[in-house]
Amino acid sequence: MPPEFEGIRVRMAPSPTGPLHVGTARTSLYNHLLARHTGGTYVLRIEDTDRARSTVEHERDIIDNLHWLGITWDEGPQVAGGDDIGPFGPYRQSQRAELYAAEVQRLLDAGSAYRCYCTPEELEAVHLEQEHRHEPPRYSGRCRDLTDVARAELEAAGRRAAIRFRVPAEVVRFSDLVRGEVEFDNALLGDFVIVRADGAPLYNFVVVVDDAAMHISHVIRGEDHLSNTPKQIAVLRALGYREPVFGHIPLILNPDRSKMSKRKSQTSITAYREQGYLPEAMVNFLAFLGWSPGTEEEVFTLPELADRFEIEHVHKAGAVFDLARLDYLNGVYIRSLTDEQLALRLRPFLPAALEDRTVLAMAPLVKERLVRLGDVTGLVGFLFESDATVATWYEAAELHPKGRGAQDAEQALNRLQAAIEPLPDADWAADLLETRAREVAAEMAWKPGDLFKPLRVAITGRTVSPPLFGSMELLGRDRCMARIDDALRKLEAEPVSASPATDR
RNA sequence: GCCCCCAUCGUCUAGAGGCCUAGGACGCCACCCUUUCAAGGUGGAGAUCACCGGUUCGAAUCCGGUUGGGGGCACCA
Repeated sequence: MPPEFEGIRVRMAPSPTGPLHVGTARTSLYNHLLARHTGGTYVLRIEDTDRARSTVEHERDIIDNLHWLGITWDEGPQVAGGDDIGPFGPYRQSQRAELYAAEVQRLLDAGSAYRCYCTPEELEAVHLEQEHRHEPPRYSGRCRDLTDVARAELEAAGRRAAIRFRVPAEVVRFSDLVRGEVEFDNALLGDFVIVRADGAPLYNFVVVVDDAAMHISHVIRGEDHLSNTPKQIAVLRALGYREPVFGHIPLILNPDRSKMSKRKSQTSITAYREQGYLPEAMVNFLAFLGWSPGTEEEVFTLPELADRFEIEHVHKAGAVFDLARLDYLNGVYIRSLTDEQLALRLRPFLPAALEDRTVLAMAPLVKERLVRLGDVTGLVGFLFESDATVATWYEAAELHPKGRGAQDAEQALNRLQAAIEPLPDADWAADLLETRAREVAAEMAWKPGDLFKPLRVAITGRTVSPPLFGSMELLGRDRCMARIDDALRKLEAEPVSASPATDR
């Protein structure tokens, strides 16, 4: 089947040596967008050749989070343990050993690869020497042209061989989708190892074999792979494969403009997910790290992105991961949710004991105040914490109305209490409560805000809260009255010396 | 050290030779709205387009160099 009849085939090749990384997610997203935009095929391949560092937990995390982001693929490993999906499986490198062995043999037979008996210690010594002489660190070529006799001796001595690729000394040029014409002089490269002495095939070899076997037409990956490309082109030529189109997208950066790392930034998608970032916001944000539609629009759903995405419009320079901007976008997406949708998304962040109807009722109160879903507990903690706990959240002085003292606070609470206490449960609603409270304010000739403050602190335990009367409606009559009593008691216990000016 | 890549407000970016006295967004500041906080509205500060030299009637846009930054140089991926 000639590749030209298959359309664009792209792949994502995560390595399960850690949880899904922000950079991997973005690369994955760009590949997905390219496939969807062009009606091509998207392949997921798990690069688990590093058996020491790969774990099933990480693979699980990667796949779960890709799903969470809404990134779908057409071919890939079967997650639930059944068969792989697609005609070019298996899609885990750990299951493709046979192919690798066959291709290594072809390279060996053609003289494009050879056995190397140098030990890691010997190699290390050479590198040190090269460093001293300010020479580029590369393989010396000691085993490059071993005679059969020499080889036999080394093997008799019990030496295990790694297999090195014989790099042709030539200039390699390719046209990069985002960077244009790029050229490297492979004469500067040393012969690199493609199969370790323990028999494990290595990255720069297996990617090439798999990309060819899976008919990958476009290799879109991070810029950190740019310098691997000439090596891979050399291997692919030796194997007689068709050359894919390469595209190296810019890196995502730490605030100091170095490559985004765990050390300096939050890099795992799971961590953002757990804080309550929406996948829609994350996808939108990630897409704009290195790309823009060329217009001033900036809020896009995944299908809209796929519709607009052009790989040619991807930037060359790296982009700093700006958390403030992610926060903003997350707020935009949260506000665009209906109350029902928001309640559903909030559910996992709230105590199970909280009733669904309460969660739904609180949605409009918190919607425009949430940056992350996880912030909800800080906003409505007063609803599910006990009256006693809430009372510990504030000092008596915080009950004082602006510019006033304890006596005023007490008076305010007493009058408010008298005004709302007679309300039956059936009338315990935000609008009525507000009407009563405003009447009290008018009677006392206070600004409403000054009067509401002690009440807010008494009810929610904080000086900053969701809308007061809606909060009271949610809390219910009995608990509100109890909390006003608690506040009054706190005022009584307060040392008289407390100054009215301390409440700012 | 060697190789490669990159360079527009603090950040993400628009910009494909004249539409640019460089536009938008985030962030920041002020004001308005307002029961707090948000959200929203209005306005503002913020970039001699890294620098130097070409090409051109004309350059943020093209070319060269410099500087700065980044990435890569494994029996990791």
